[in-house]
Parts: sequence; structure tokens; C-alpha cells
Amino acid sequence: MSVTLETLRQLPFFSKLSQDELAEVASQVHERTFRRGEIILLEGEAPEAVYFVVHGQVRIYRLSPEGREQVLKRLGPGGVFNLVPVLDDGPNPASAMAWTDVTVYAIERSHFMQIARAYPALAMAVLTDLTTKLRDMTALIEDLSLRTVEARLARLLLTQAAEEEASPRRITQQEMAAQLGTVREVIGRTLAELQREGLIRVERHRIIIVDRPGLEAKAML
Amino acid sequence: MSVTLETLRQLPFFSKLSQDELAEVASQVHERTFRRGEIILLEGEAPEAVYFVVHGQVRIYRLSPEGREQVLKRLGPGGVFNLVPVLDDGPNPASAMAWTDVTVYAIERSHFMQIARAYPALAMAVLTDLTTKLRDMTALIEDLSLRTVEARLARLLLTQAAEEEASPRRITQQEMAAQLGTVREVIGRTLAELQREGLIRVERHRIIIVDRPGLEAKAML
DNA sequence: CCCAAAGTGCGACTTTAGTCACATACAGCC
DNA sequence: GGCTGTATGTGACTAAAGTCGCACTTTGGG
Repeated sequence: MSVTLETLRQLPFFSKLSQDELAEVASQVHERTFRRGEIILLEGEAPEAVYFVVHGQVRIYRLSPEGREQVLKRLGPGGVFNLVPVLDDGPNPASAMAWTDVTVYAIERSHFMQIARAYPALAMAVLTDLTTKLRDMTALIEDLSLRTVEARLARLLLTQAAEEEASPRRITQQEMAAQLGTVREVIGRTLAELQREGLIRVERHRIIIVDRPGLEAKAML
Repeated sequence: MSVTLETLRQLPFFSKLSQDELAEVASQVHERTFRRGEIILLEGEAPEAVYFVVHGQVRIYRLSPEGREQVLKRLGPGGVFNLVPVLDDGPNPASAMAWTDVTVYAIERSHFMQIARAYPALAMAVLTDLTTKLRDMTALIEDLSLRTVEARLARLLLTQAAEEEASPRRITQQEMAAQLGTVREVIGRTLAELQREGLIRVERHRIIIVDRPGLEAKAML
């Protein structure tokens, strides 16, 4: 499978472009695929391209010297990443890993800048994406700084449940820990406690929310 | 004192505009002043305007239900705030407070959108600002999630020393705590410990860095 | 020059989070 | 259908961060 106008148009980023413009953009796009677990790019590297997620999920994260990870964002189809370093020509601020098998469309740095300048609709899409990410990150900062792991986990479970169906891969405790800025054991213990309190039920693979209002209270929503 | 083309041009945001364009913009700008400690805007409110710092320092922060603060950013002259909610028309993501006596230039939401659309140089400035903030916030997230208070404080002291001269107001332990996502007592204890280890000397008003390499090691730089 | 308010220092304690070390459990494969 | 990673559950412990309480100090107005 290779780059098609159809799939390109389905990316929110390009949905506003005319047929001609799309064709022009398409000529600059490279399709790339990654196996689950593969690293797409590393923080600190010079940015090569902007990436658009077509299939699968991508995990954007940072690694501490001691090897702990903090997930900044998980992206599904339609998501974009590596925009910031391409725009300001600094090093990549975070690493990206294929969380499932993934197909992305990549546009080279220089080509992207070119078409972004040419098509105001694209520039607008860039703006929208950046503002959304700033909001998300503000929320994450508040969480990390002002909330307990229990509250963060409660919130994660609630949002996770919402996007349950869409998610093609079940989430491990290790992964929850990376998203919440803590370690696996703490997640395990906290899940056990939430279960003891009757708010959730931990089954084979999934976690079932028993007392949603109770969980929401913990999440401080 | 009121809005002048001179001061307007000194804001990086507008430095690229022609004299005519500046004049056009200036007609939409309102000068406002705030006393140290005054609240400029609150998170959750509907955004009224974009603000440009002309004199003084502004503190952007979030408040937890229990009253703890996390500072997201401190802005000096040339800084911009409240851009995100104006662009996406959502609620203000954070509160802003005058950290010293402050003069700002404000541009109404609708006017700002108008001129941002009209002048590509402005749109570019918006982009630059957003990318910078995303980088900053990524770094803050990593700090909060993956580093100890001691490491964060060491880093704060180093950067603080760098901008020592420019800073018109000395920083309290309370404020350091708000910036590092912790509480006053912890800052006090950690300062005492750094002193015991001979890395800094805590004097009347200021903190003197005795062993910069040592501090840098703590900061994991 | 005095006084209230704001800022510090510090000890004792609690709570939360992180570490270590294993013992299962389970899910796919060959 | 046994084997091998990968994922979990758990207990005991350490460390880091946060809470409480209160005395002391500085500072900036009046």
C-alpha cells in the first residue's frame, strides 16, 4: 500500500485542501511502517520529518537517565508528531515509539515548511494542533504536580474506558505507570486498593468500573 | 503613558511589521497596568484578550483544589500570554498574576484574530511562541515526573543566578516551591542541605553558588 | 522607630511513592 | 501441551515529600 489521496484527505491536517493541493502534497509524502515496539525517532536527534499517523498508535515519551519513562501523549490515526522541532529547527524534544504496528506518512522538514507556507489552511492546522497539545500538557503538569497517583489513575481508568473499543492493544500496568509518571508496583498496589474499596473490578485482562461516581470523586473531576 | 509605536515595535511579536502595519495594530491595543499581586485573569474564564508584557513580570500558574500552586511560566517584557484560549476559543488554561507592578498591552480576542490573519509575520510569531512554550512545558513535565526536588532546585538556582541582574524582585522560598511543584518547607530543608554540603551559601537575601560544578551535577545537567 | 505582615528555620511526624526480591499466572508459540 | 517471555501480586523496606506547629527574623510602611 502506498500514499493515496484518499487516506491523505482523511487526516484532519489536510482535510481542508483542494484536490489539486492534495496532489501536490502527496508528491512529498513518504509512507513508512514500523513494527510494534520499534523506535521511530529519539529525543535529542535532529528532526528529519513531520509524521502523520495513518494506522496504529504511537507513543511519545521522554526517558530519564535512570531509564524511567514519562509518556507525553498517545496518538492514534490522524495524530501528528515531531512538529515542534521541524518548526523551530531544534532537537527533537521527545522520542516516539510504535505502540502497535504503525503506518505513518512522513514529510521531510524542508518540504513541510514549504507547503506549510504555501497553504494557509495547513498553517492553521499546525496552530490548532499546537494549541491542543499545550492544553494537554498544561493538564499533565497540573496532574503531576498537584495530584496523587491514585487520583491520576482514577482519571486514567475513566478516560481509558471511554476509548476502550477503539484501542487495539490492552494496556499493561507498566504502561499506565509510564503515562502517570510512576512505577509499575505502585500501579499494582493502587489498583488493588481501588478494588478493595469496591470502585473497580480487576479481571483477567480488563478493568471494569463498578462505581463510576466513586471513581470520579477520586479523580477530582 | 499610553500605547506608543516605539514600545510596540520593541515587542518581538511586532518587530517585523512595517510602520503602517504597526500603526494599524496600535489602534487596537489597550494599555493596562496591574499592581504587584493583582490577578490579571483566572483559569476557566472565557478569554477576553491576548496580553503582551511591556514592563514588569507576570506569573502564569495553576491552582489545585487544596490551594497549592504550580507556576507554569514567568514572563518578562516581551512575553505573551493567553494566546491559546484566544486561538481555540476555549477557557483560559491557567491564571495570570502580576508578579511585580506590571504594564501590559492587551488586544481583544476578535481584533487579535483579525490582525493575525491579515499579517503573516504575526502568525509566524504566534507559531514561534507556541513551539517555545511546548518545549518549556515538555521539560517541566520531565522534571516533575523524573527528578527529585533537590535536582529541580539545583537547576532553578543555576538558571536564577543567570538572570539575577534582570530580576527586579527577589524570590521567596514560597515562590520557588510553586515553581518546582512542592511546598515551602521542603525548599527550606533542601536549601539547608545544599548549604551543608557546601554547594551554596544562603545569605541575607540571596543565595550564593559556591560550587557550581557540584550544583550542576545535582541538577543532572 | 515601631509594628504588622511576610518570610524563615526547624523539629517531629505522617503519608506517599519508589525499591527490591520473589512467587505466580498467563499467552503465545513451536 | 510444555516452555518462555511478559505481565502480575505481594510483602517488607527505604526514601522522598508533605504536614503541623511554632519561634524567630526581616522588611517595609505608617
